[in-house]
Amino acid sequence: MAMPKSSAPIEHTPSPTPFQSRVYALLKEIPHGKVTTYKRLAEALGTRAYQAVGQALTRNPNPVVVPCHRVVKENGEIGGYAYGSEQKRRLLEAEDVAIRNGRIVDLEAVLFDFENQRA
DNA sequence: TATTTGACCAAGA
DNA sequence: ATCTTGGCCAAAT
Repeated sequence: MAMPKSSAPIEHTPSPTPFQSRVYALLKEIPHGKVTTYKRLAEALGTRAYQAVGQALTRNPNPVVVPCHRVVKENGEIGGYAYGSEQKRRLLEAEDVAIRNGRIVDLEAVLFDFENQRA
């Protein structure tokens, strides 16, 4: 059968790239009430591609199982979110992460340490 | 293959 | 404090 040459392809679920898989895997390690930053997450993966981390999350963050809302900016601001930064703020507050004026009050206190797997 | 695009970052004006 | 600029690097175009 001759396929029409510019048939609109069926939306395949894009399979994650290795980089994306690593981002998600690491993110799943972060416990309730703790956060990390785009930069730290990137560096934990051995790269300085901070922005690429954000892009990886924009793309199908495996909903629910991957806690995308626990990734914030290095300066304590909340950062973006696929469902709106408001939603992100709510999720964080629901985990008792104090936020005031769009910023995490004490970032140090809630940062997850990838090295020691501890807070 | 080349260019553009980011849920970012840090330093400067 | 805000704004701009240059830099970073994986993915998308």
